[in-house]
Amino acid sequence: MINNRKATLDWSVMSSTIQKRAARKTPAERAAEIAEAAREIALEQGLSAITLRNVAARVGVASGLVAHYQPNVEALVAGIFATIVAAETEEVAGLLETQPTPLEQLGMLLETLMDGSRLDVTAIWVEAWTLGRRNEALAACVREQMDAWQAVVQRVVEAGIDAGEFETFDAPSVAWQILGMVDGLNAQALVRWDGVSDRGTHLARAVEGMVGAARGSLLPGGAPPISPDS
Amino acid sequence: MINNRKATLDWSVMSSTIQKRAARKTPAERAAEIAEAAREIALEQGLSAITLRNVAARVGVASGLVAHYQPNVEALVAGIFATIVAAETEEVAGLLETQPTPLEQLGMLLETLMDGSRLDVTAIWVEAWTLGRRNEALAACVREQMDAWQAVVQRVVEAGIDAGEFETFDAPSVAWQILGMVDGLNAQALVRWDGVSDRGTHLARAVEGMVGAARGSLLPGGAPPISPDS
DNA sequence: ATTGTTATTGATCGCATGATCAATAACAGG
DNA sequence: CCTGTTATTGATCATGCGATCAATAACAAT
Repeated sequence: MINNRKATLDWSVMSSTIQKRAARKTPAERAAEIAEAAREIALEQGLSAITLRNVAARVGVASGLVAHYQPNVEALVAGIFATIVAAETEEVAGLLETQPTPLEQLGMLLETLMDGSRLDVTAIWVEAWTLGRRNEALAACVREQMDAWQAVVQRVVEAGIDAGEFETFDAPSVAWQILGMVDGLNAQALVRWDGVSDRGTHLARAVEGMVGAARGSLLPGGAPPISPDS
Repeated sequence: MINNRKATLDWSVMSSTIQKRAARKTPAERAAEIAEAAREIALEQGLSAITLRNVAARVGVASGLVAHYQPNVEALVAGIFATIVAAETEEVAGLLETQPTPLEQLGMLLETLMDGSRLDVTAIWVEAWTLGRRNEALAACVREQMDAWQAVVQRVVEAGIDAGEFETFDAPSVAWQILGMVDGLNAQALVRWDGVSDRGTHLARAVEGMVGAARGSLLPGGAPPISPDS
């Protein structure tokens, strides 16, 4: 317990790559840095890798500082989840506006969500479903973001009904159903992306059946699933 | 470091509800006890609640003993996952043999899987998908059990094709697809079980579209989704 | 130059985890 | 009644976590 003084280093001689102390920044700036670091960690290693020490290390800062900018880690995790997922929702919703008809919008929705380019976000969703059991703030964010997604899909379905392209009542339920299917298939792809050919095509057939659209009207590029002419 | 002898209690006087030492048992017996305790913990609190001390406490045993019966905790978790999920697969597969035709088998499959009575197992699945990222043994079990499930579904689909009830090629992909849809919808119900009415019915319509069965041929009890005569 | 504010540090606490292992005691076979 | 086997204990180690807070130092205002 005696003589635990630290060895003193002459920092003025050290190379410029090592900083003794992080530069002092605006709270807004620092908060943004921390959020960005946490976002990257979540996408690369999962939400549970968001740790005071982990985030601090990536920012290049003491762990206490990260804690200083958040009430607690649970809130940080919940916030980062919302950031990541909301960005995806808005991005895809924007993409849909590109398409003229609801039919083509729904087709693009399925195509975009199933192209495998967003598996990192899928992993976040799956982890959030589990973590939400013990992180109430996160659970609330999950429900909120699910609702946002459902609203986007429901809008497309309703537009299709109005346009006479779809034949179904209960657009809300159909929207939930489509989302659930997409999530499940993507979660599956997380573990096992082989074994299923034409993921998008099969899903399109399923959605057509549910939505009351004609066979092959979604994803016209895909081959009809009946004849074995692969 | 001196005089750390424990206070000695006269256990012969203590009430019978407190045992000084767990009864000595056969390795097979003890291993079974440990497995059962771990299974219960997993179903009640999740796979990540499977802990040396947690399991030991439930069995009424020292934590070291649990460790003694397993190479490491990762293996225990993987094994318990396989136990739980395999039991469900076999149970449902047995149920299907009750039904005479593939159409009715598929209907019962959807009905059984979507009745909400297996949400605890669904939670295990979802957690395993995430935990598999850092537990290679668990990841292997997950893939194995997914294959087992897919084989069950594929068998039904192929039987339906042979019987002329279904019109689709590529039974393996369709089986994967059905599984993914069911998993996704159940995972959704884990967080949010409201908002969707007729989960089973909508799913049935979707599967009909994918499998090429006539509208309403699956789940004949359900109302057709077109006319708003709810 | 002096002062006040506050961003930042780094050490520390309490807790939980998996793993390890010498010591103990229950039981079986002689 | 002994003796060897081994199921079982309980303490210990190293690690990582969130949280807390006095001390420090950088900056702005005076």
